[in-house]
This record gives sequence, structure tokens and C-alpha cells, in this order.
Amino acid sequence: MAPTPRRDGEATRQRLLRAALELFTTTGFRATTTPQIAERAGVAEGTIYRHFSSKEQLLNDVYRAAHRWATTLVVETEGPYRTQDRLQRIGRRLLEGAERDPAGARMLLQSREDQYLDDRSREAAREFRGMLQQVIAAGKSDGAIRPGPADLWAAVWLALVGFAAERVAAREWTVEQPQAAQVLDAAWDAIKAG
Amino acid sequence: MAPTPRRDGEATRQRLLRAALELFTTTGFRATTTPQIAERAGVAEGTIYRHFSSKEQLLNDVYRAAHRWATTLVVETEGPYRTQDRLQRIGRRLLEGAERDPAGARMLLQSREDQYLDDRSREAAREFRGMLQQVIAAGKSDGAIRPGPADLWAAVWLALVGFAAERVAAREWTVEQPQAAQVLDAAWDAIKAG
Amino acid sequence: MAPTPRRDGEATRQRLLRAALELFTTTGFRATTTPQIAERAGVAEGTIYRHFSSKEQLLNDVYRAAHRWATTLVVETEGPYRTQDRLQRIGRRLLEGAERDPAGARMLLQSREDQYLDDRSREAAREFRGMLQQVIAAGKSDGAIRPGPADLWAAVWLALVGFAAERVAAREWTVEQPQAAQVLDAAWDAIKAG
Amino acid sequence: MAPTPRRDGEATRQRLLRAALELFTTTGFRATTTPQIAERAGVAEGTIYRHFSSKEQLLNDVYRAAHRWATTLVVETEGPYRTQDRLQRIGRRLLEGAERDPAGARMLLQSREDQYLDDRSREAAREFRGMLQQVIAAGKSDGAIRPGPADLWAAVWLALVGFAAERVAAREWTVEQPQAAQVLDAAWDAIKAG
DNA sequence: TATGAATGAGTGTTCATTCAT
DNA sequence: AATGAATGAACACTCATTCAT
Repeated sequence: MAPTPRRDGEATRQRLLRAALELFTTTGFRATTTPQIAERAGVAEGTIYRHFSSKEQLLNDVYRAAHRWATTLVVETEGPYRTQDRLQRIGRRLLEGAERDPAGARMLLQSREDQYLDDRSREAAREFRGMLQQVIAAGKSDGAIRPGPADLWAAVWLALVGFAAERVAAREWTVEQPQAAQVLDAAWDAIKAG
Repeated sequence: MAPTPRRDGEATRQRLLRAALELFTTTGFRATTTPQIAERAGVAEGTIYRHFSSKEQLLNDVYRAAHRWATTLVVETEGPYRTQDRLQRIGRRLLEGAERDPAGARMLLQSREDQYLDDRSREAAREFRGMLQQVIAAGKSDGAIRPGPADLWAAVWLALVGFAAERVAAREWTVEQPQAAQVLDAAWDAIKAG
Repeated sequence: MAPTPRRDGEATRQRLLRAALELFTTTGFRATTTPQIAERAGVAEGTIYRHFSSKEQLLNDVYRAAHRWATTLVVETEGPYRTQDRLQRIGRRLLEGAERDPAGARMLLQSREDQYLDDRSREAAREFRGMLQQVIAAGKSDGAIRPGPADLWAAVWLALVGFAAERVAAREWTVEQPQAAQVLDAAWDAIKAG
Repeated sequence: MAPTPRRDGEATRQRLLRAALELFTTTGFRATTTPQIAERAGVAEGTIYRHFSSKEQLLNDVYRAAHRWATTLVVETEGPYRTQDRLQRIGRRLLEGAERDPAGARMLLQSREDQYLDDRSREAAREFRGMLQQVIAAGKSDGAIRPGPADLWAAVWLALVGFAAERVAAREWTVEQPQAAQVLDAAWDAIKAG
């Protein structure tokens, strides 16, 4: 009957992002209701709107956070590596991410809910894929990659890593099981030259 | 409180199936409303329920039709072919299907909406994937396929064909453009031995 | 796909009246659907409207039939009997009716669905109750009935007979069990002169 | 997409219970629509579902409230009275209740809508009737009541009180008019010994 | 900052009624 | 006389969003 408890505002925001992320990636954006999000976050329904202007805004924030993490991850693998090795490291870290945070990996790699994304989110997705394309493009100029556009092979490689990540996120595989490495190898074989 | 036109009942059913297929694969199951389906089919909303017991039932009927088509397609490629050739033919025909009927191909190859499928639909999906696994398993016994379980490589191959089919369905590619063939080749390279 | 079978039209009408009677008295008027009525009568939905202009019309026809039967029954007990004996005979025959045709007795004696009755139905109900009042009024002039208006004691007597009839219609009692006779006696004691 | 006024939540709940009670007892459960309930309560349709999980739940809550009141009423008449006097007091208070709250009395005494009641509601009805049976059973052991089971005479007595209560609820009678007392007397005569 | 009661447009579904056959 | 596909208004119920507290 009065304002109420009191929590660190930032913590509340994080709890909402996490609750939304988990629900959106398992139940889907449309099928997830704001009461569900609030309940999982342990706050009242109205509190969502203190931190996000709408359910779509919440989706977009969650989506961009996943892509920022992935973009950072690609940046961190920069160095004097051959393309194959670098992709291997990126793939490995994506799967480790899927193990540690299944929901985050799914938000990144499955592309349901595209229709609800705003321009900034699309830009974030482009940035992540663009970084991958640069990795592949570098490989192309070394002759390590098949003929054909770099963005095509980036998308192909990512499709297979996404496939493996979903298995890991679903707890059907762990990163240490051979299937994970086998699919990463297959992803490389799909795009490598010759 | 009134009836209308008069149409062959079976034709109405087909129009509803088609309308639903197109909307579900573009807008998504939850985001598609029964008024939208009815409008696109050119019938009144209530008419949906003369032919299908629920929106979910309509999804399942549409889903199974897509899988029956695909299962038939795999059966039709039986013959004295090498695994690589047979997969090539299957892949080619799936992409041709995506060109002719984008919505049908998407219903088959993207797996959103799994949560709304009933047992018979899951069985239809299993049957289709099972046929593909048999093709791959035959290749394995010839030593043409990588080490690892046949169902894994069937899923990997299908993930890449699904990727290409989505591009074709989206009219970004045609079957005749080089990317289509390149991705089919890449899909084979991803799973072939050595 | 063509007009169809062929049944004696009168028989169809009777089957519809019976189906409606049974459903209205068990499920209620609003909760009974025209598909249910058609199914129970073994005809198509549209056939209802060849015989009755609406669901309400069907209710009213069924209602009047029940009251015509009851009015006849009262008339048939005319004769040189004492009021008590005549009421005893009427009550007995109403309970026998409830045993033979539970639905008909319920339509007569429970007064749900009054709101859907038309003027002719209300007149039929008035006629039946009017006959009973005459029986009671005759008793009053003999000094056999309590002080107070005849229509009051007719209603009181009928309330108790309706109570017993419902038990019989529900197959909780038979007419031969002592409760039936006890309640008829109680109904007389409720209205007889002190 | 907007909220409004602001009212004490409990008050809203009471308004909904009252609106539903009045509509259910006059129009019937099935024929009463949620828009009607909301309008009469002066709230939006969706507000119903903040307080009750379904229209049936609302019926059951209303039903149990009526039976709790009646059970309390019977308890309050306990004391060193003869059975006849105690029933007289109970009947009188039920009729006063019908005058003060016609809808409540109807919910208690007419038994339409039984089919929508849940187990707790049936239990509440059993409790009320059970208390009446105890009153009658006490009379039986004093030899004041007719031969036959106490629950039968409780039901008979209640049928006649219900008849009178309906007249009072319909404003055809007041409690002070002679008919009310006459019917209470008749109800006693219907069940008393000898 | 947080609450949660309230909103009302929108959802999937039902059903009495019509009418071409 | 009979059919049954079609209608569309109405139904019970949901849910993203608002705002007085």
C-alpha cells in the first residue's frame, strides 16, 4: 500500500534484463508476458516501466547486450594468428559462453524475433557480423578461404557455430565433448579453400 | 447472424492452410492473429473453426504437410547414387522448393514454433530427419562421411541447406546463382570424410 | 452433397422436440447449443430451422406441449371426488409422468428459463395453474382448505409436488417408494384447513 | 492501453460480487455477460480478472457468501426453543433477508446453476442444509416431526420457505403481509407430526 | 524508485442463423 | 424437406501499459 521495499536501482534493472533474456530465449518474445518477467525478476509489474519504455525496448536492450559481449569477444582474439586458429578460438569461446550463459548465447545466435528489433539493434548485429567478416576476409587474402564473398562464408560459419551453441545451451553437449570440436572443425572445412 | 457465398469446402480448407502457412512463416505463430488468417484466406473468422479445431491445429496441419512433402522428396531420390550425389540432388530440390514455395520451405527448415507442435507433428519431423540420416549412414559405411554419429552430420548438413533455403525463400538468391551451389558444396565439405 | 436422406417430416419434428426437451431440462436453455440439439436428433443443424423459426421458438413449443399434457391430466381427474382425493390423484399422476418422462416433468415443474417464454407459453402456464386453482377453490368452498387465497395454496401445493417430481425425475425415488407418498401427504397437510 | 481512477481494491471486489450476484439471480449465469457485470460494477471488463480467476469463480464466491450468511443465521437461532419456534425464527429471518437483499436470498434458495459449482461451494450448501437437518432431527427425537428421514423434511420445509422468499424477493409480498406468515405456518404443518 | 489496481483493445473461439445446393 | 458450409457478432479472457499512491 506504499511505495515499497527498496533495492539498488541498477540491480533491479539487471534482474529484469536477465529475467527477460531467459524468458525470451525459451518461451519467445510474444509468448512471454510482462507479468512473467516481473515475477521472475521479483518485482512488481509496473516496475518494468521505470527501467524500460516497453517490452520491445527490453528485448532490444537484451539483444544489444548479447551482441556487445560477442563483439568484444571477437576483438579479444585479435593477434598474430592464422585465420583458422583465430576462428577456432572464437568458436570455442562462443561455445563456452553458451555453456556459462545459455540464454545469452541463444539471444545472440538464434534469430527469432528479428521483427521486433530497432535500428540500433540491427546495427549492433551488423557490427558483430562485420567483425567476423573481417576475420574471414583476412583469410581470403591469404588464400585460406573458398572463392565467394566473405560475408557469405562468415554467415555459413556462424550458422554451424550457432547449431553447436544451441546444443550446448540445451545441455545436450558440453564444450568438452567431441561433438563440439567436431562441429567447429566441420565449420572450418565448410569455408576453407580447396 | 448470416451465411454467405458458397464455396467448395475443400477449397476453403486449402485457402486457410495456405494463408496460415504464409503468415506463420513470416510473422510467427503467436504474432499471427485469426482475423489476419481469415482475411488473407478471404473467409470470415468463424470459418477457420469449421475446418480446424484451433489455431494450433492449423499450425500442426500446415507443419505436417511441409514434412510430408520433404519426406516424399527424399524418397524420390533413391537410386544407385553415391551419397554425395544423392545429397546434392536432395539439396537442389529443397532449394527449388524454396523458390517455388518460400513459405513451405521455411515451415520445413526453420524451427521456430516447436513448442506448439503435437506428437504427430514431432513424429513427422522425426521421419524426415530419419530418412536423411539413412542417406548419411549409407555414406558412412562407404567411408565417405566423417567420423561421428550420422544424425549429427545429417543435422549439420541440414542446417546449411536451411541457411541457403532461407536466402532463396527471401528472394535474395535464386537457385541458379552461384551462392546456392557454393553453399551446397560447403555443406558436403562440412560432413565428408577426410 | 445433395439434399439428402428422407424422413417423415413429422417424425423429424418430434425428434427435435424430444432432443431439445431433454437438453433444455438437463443442461439449460442457454447452455444447450443448436449443434447439440441437431446431433441428438440425428439431423443436420440447418434442419432445425425448417421446423422452428429459432431456438427460442423450439423452447416455447416444448414448453407448451408439457403444459398441454398437464392441463389434460387435470381435466381427466374431474369427477365427484373430494378435493383431497382429487389432488392425490393429480399428484400421483404427475409423479408417474415424472417417472415415465423425466424431461417433460422437469419442463413443467421447474421454472428456469421463464425469461425466454412468449405470451402463448405464459398463457399455457396460466391455464394449467388456473385449473389447479379451481380444484383448490372448490375445496375452499367446502371448508377443506386453509384461509387465504386459492392461488396461493395452489402454488404451495405445486411447489411440493414439483419437489417430489424432481426427485423422481432424477431417479432418486420411484413413485412406489414411501417418500413419494409422504411428500404428497405433506403437500395436502400444508394447505388443508386446520 | 491505459489505467484509470483508483479505488480501494477491496471495494472493487465487493462491487463486482454485488453486481454479479444481482445479475446471476435475475438473468442467470450463462445469460449474464462479463461486460454486463463490469458495467454494473462501474469498472472495466478486465478488472474482473484482477479479482476473480473466471466468471465461474465469481459465481462460486457469490454462492458461498450467501451460504455463509445463511449458516450463521441458523447458528444464531440456537437456544432453548421448541423446534417449531426455532424454525419459525429461522424462516422469519430468511424472509427478512429476502426483503433486505433479494439477490442474496435468491442465490441461496433457488438452485439454478448447480452445474457450475465447485466442490467448496457444494460443501457450503451441504453445511447449511446439514444445520437445518439437525434442527429437524432434534424435533424428531421430541416426536414433533412426521415419520420419515430428517433430511427429507428439511428439504420440504426449505422448498416452501424458498417459495415464500422468492415472492418477497420479487417485491410481491412484504414480510409483514399475512401470506408470508401463512406460508411459514404451512411449511411447519407440512412436516410436523400427526 | 517501486507498487499493483485498473484499463480497454485485442485474443482465440463459439454459436444461432442463413441459404445455395 | 434436408443439408452443412459459411457467417459475424458476441463471448470469456489476456496483457502491455498507466498512474495515484
